Amino acid sequence: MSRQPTLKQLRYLCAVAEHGHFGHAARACHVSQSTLSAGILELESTLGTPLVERSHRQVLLTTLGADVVRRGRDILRDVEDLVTLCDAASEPFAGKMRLGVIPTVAPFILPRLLNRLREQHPGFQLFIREDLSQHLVDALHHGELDVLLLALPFPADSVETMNLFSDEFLLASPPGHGLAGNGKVRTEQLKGEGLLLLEDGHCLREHALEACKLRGSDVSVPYQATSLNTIVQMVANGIGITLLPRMAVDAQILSGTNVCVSEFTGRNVSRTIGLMWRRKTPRRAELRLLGEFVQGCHTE
Amino acid sequence: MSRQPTLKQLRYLCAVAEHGHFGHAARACHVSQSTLSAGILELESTLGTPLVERSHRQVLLTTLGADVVRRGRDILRDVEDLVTLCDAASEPFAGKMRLGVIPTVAPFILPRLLNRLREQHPGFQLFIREDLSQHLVDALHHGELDVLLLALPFPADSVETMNLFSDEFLLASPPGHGLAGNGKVRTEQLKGEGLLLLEDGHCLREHALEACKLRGSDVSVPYQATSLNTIVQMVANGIGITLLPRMAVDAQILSGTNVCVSEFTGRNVSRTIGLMWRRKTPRRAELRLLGEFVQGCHTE
DNA sequence: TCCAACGATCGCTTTTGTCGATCAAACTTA
DNA sequence: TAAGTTTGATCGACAAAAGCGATCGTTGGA
Repeated sequence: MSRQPTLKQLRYLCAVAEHGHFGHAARACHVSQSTLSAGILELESTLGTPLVERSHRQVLLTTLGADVVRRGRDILRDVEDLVTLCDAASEPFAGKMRLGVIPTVAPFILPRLLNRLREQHPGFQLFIREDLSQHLVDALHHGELDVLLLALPFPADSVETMNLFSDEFLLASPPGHGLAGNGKVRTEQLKGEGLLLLEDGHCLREHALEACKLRGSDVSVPYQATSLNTIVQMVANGIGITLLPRMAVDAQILSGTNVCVSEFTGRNVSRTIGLMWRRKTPRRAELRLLGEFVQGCHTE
Repeated sequence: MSRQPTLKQLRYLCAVAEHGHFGHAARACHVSQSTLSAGILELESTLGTPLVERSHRQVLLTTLGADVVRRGRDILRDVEDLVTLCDAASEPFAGKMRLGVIPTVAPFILPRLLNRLREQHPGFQLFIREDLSQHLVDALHHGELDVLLLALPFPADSVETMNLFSDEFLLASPPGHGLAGNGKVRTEQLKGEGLLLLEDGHCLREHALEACKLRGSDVSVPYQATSLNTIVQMVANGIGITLLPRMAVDAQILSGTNVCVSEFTGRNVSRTIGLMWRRKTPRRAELRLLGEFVQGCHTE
């Protein structure tokens, strides 16, 4: 296999095309005339064809040379673009980022988050994937995602996490229910009450159980409940009670229903929302900034 | 100004992206692992941003790194294309060529020439410009054209010419004219006959006069005759007589008219058709082949 | 006929590229 | 827990190249 032309040689050739004069082209490239001359010669040797027609009054391009210059200019511009891209991307919130979010968080924080990002960092492109925690962690490890927004803790190797805020669990019950509307509730009262939770795989299920010191046998799993909205509809229809994260209630998940909510008393009954990224990511600084940004979206 | 990335570095990066492993990528690039590693490192330094996330089980690309790979692949492909272009163009009749032709030759030889070229050298792109000899010579010197097909001799510096064939002048006269239809004619008989020729600037005018040993004062210049077809119409209408190159007559320029043609006797009354190119053109061999090709078109 | 302009070439120095060997970190295995 | 593997980074030495100033050869012009 023969040698490939180099970008430097293409730059030399384009300079010659522009100036029509080896000496001037050399000055424009900040090299000596001999260097540029040798570069052009080597390029011609590499391509196996003359590109420049040397005469003493003027330097003309071969037909083919003109074609090479045309393509060469495009190539050099593409390389410039590539450098520019990297320059722009090296500052935070300026490039692309792929974020994975769990379904029990996404609908309640993404609208505000994306709006604010668009306002404050217009150059930032955030791609979203919504999936179960385990799928997100797998994707993170495969390099398909850069960062996850999920409920912690969640077991994963070779990652770092950043706790953002605590998200309290509230009890949601139909109006006539014994636990409804009586001020604060203790978690012990939930036993035997037919608690409705999301199907297996949703971390909210495990986190809610753990926060309330319950076991799976205390829960009646509803048929194919894949979203909190479905569960709310079931509660509104008197099928049972459930635990809702405060961010869902704050995001008006109960609007249009008559479902009652009660806070828990005593212990801290909540899950923790945080970010997770690969331990070796080169964007840790930027990711921490993103974490602070999400915090700002939640508290304000 | 900072350093620019090199094609080699982009190749290394793309190989790493493909293999997900420095060692395998190095083998694919036929370099040692240390060389490839250093290349990637330098590219990252040049671009001022990490592109590859190194862990011991797998090598992942940064989001930005994936973008760079995507653009890098395009750039490398463009360079490959450029090389391919030159490879294809280095063999004769395979690239582009710009040919200038004078108006008194173009209509009579180009149809056949272009047809045969298209048949026998499908990859050959011949661009045509039709203009007066002097304009063509200027364009040749400016590098706008690669070769001219014209009547020789024509004064020009720093050029080489190649005679292709001789093109006889024939006398064209209206049916009732005294010189018409009487076999061969002598050039001396033309004096005072009101010879119609193209306007000034057409070399056919000078060549015809010279071939017949006439002077400009022997000719009545018709009003705005810019093509031989116009002249033929004037002859057909009895306005005068003219000299036509045989190639025009052979190309049926007289079809549909009642104009008579006579050959000249005695001396050689003709012009010479040939090619002209810049003395320093790098395509001389190909141009000579083109000349032979044109000869073939004319004689067969 | 000499001169000026221009690109090619030469000899030399500096820089860069490359390699093998080795290091350091992180998993794996015993 | 400790040795062993794997992997990318680093080091030292050498070779290749890139680059420069000086000079040459050619070509037009004065």
